Amino acid sequence: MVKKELSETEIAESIPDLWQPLTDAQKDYLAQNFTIQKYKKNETIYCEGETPKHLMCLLKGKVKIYKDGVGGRSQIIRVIKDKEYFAYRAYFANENFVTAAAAFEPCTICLIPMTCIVKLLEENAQLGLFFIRQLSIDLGISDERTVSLTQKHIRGRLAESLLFLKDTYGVEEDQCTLSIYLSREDLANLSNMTTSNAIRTLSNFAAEKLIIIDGRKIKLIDEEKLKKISKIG
Amino acid sequence: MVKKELSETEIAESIPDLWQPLTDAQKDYLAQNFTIQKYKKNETIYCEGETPKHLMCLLKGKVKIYKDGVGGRSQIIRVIKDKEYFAYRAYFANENFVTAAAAFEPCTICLIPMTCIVKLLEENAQLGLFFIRQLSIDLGISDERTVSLTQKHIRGRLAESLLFLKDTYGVEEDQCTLSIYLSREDLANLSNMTTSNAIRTLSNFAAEKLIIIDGRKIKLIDEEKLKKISKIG
DNA sequence: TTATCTTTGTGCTATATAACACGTTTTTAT
DNA sequence: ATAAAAACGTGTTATATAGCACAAAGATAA
Repeated sequence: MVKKELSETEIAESIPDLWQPLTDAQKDYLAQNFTIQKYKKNETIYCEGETPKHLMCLLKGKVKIYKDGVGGRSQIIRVIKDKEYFAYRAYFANENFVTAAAAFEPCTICLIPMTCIVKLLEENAQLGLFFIRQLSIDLGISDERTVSLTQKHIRGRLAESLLFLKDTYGVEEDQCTLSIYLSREDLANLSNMTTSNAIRTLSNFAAEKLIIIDGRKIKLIDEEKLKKISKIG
Repeated sequence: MVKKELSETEIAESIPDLWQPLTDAQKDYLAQNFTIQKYKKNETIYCEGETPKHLMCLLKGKVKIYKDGVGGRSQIIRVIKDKEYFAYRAYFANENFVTAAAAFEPCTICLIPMTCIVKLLEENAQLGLFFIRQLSIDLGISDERTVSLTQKHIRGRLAESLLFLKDTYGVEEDQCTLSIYLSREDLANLSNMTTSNAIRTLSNFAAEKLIIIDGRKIKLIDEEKLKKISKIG
């Protein structure tokens, strides 16, 4: 565990959503319980079944939250981008983790003990509203996702994933190359399909000039068409 | 809109989770904003796309939350039993409803304006923790469900639904007849399959003596076996 | 009661997608 | 630099499940 001393200003900039509603005393308290940890590419951050202990905020990097299902098939449930909070749901629900988390790329994460968060929550209603909002948004996404993954066809699911990756992690300077370079397997696990089918469907999209593939680099060329494919099924 | 005057004691018994953390002044305030509404069997409670205005608490009856997907296929996202709260997520997320709700059977529902709930939340941190807990539990369920519905096979999904219905709505005096009588179509929509396949698989379960079917009445005979089927896939 | 509509049940066919096998390319490690 | 291991790509086959058609039973309405 790498522990790094940050000034309060640096902390404030790292976790504005959490910081902003706090009183000065609460800020001090939080600063004292704030630690930083780094993870290597592909490193596991937490596993299914573990007991949650910390709220995490991704300061830098990209993280996947996933679940290993029947027959070794893994399903990516959601992805985290920088400045996003995660790992707190299970603690609030008084459960062990039902998902696992791993780093897509090298990550810097800040950890705050959940006991500390709960203490702050008990005395700061605005902070509570932040978590309520966040959980509500995530629950809506999860519900939508359930229907997408079960009802859309392969092409629709993959198109949706590509658009989702653009929305989440953005694009490079050319405005169309996805900023995240995923393996075909991860792309498949995100879209609920086998790796072969992810590869095949990706090739089809390329043949149809909807995207350009260069290894793991994916350029979205015809976003309108992709949206249509995602929507129809 | 049927409005019914209830004493504070009656209200307190109807919505204990919400009531209990409040101060006396807050209780008064809530009581003044508390209305009751009845819905007939199969009546729609809210539709996808509508703007959420009220927190709802199901006092009596059974409710389904569902989503109409591609090609008229409906997916039941979750079900509500009495004393459960619903319809608040979208408001907190500042969205319109992404799901719809309808009554499985005649329902009595209490409505509280969300503006009123937010006001209480701003001054009562304990109430915030209640919603955080509830949303956290629901998000975990939704994530689990995504994987079940996408990865399990038909038999596994149906077995899971039957066990889930027992858990949620319970059984009659004989300890094995499900207390909820669903149409084959609703059962299919809950389990992500076509109506024909729900009928067929249900018949198979009956032939294997795992359940006994008598119209819409379903008796769970071999729960252990059903659990195994649900787990394996 | 009769007629109409909905739900249930069953068989057959079509098809989307998984599963497998195998070769090639790229990455990682020694 | 070389070997070993992942990741990628493609063709073929197998199969779970959807889709459809139609009959029977039950519910609802006139």
